[in-house]
Amino acid sequence: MALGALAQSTRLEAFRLLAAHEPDGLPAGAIADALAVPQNTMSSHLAILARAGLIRSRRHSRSIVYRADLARFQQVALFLIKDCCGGRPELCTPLIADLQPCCGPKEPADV
Amino acid sequence: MALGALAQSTRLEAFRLLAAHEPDGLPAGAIADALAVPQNTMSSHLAILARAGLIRSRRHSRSIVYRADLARFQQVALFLIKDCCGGRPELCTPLIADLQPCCGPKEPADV
DNA sequence: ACGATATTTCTAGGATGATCGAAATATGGA
DNA sequence: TCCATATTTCGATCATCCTAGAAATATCGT
Repeated sequence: MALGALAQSTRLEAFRLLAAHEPDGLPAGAIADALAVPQNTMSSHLAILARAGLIRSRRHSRSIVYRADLARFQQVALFLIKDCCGGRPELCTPLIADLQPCCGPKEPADV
Repeated sequence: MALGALAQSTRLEAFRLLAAHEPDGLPAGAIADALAVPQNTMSSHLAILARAGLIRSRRHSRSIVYRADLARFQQVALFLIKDCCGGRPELCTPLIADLQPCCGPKEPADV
């Protein structure tokens, strides 16, 4: 399950890091370095995230550069929300309202 | 972690069931029955969901009625989305767009 | 007080997961 | 070809999780 892939602190942080580094991506070693985790340990986590479809890898000479698949992430988040709100718009509406200040297309609405 | 509580099929289904039965809730036995899981097994899962703050329980004579805490769920979903989209509105905007048809405050917008 | 119902807690076995040292694989430069 | 770099795969250990049988707790009706 894709949710399970994100339900682990090291992996969630790795995904966050990759999301923040879109669209350039980050090589495996840099990720392990940034999170202070051994490379082989991080490699396992990256493999799990990749198997869940949340990240992709492409070789770039000696390094393997990972990138977050944001479309897939949106899909997972949507599944979670829609699945749990099933048929009850009034339960999800405040969620959208809270999302607007962060990601709204128009007004920044800070403070 | 609250995400971990939902990253398990039986628990996710239990939460879905409770969300669908808002605001009445459902007694523990009915949940176990609906998902074809032994009562003690379900009890463990419910305890985990409760510890994560995603559900609440109240005794109702002989039964213990569980209810989904939708505010908490919204909080978790928001955390996940905001955390991963950190500072990148353009990544979350399509998420809102996809959410509108399901939970939009105004137009039903079906088909 | 007693028995029946509803649920939890205790306990344990089996499965899965996280971590990491060591070895293996792939790439590029001399 | 040989060595250095970057990453993965293998193997093992330790912890955690899922599951469910059995016993314990709480509530109600009589």
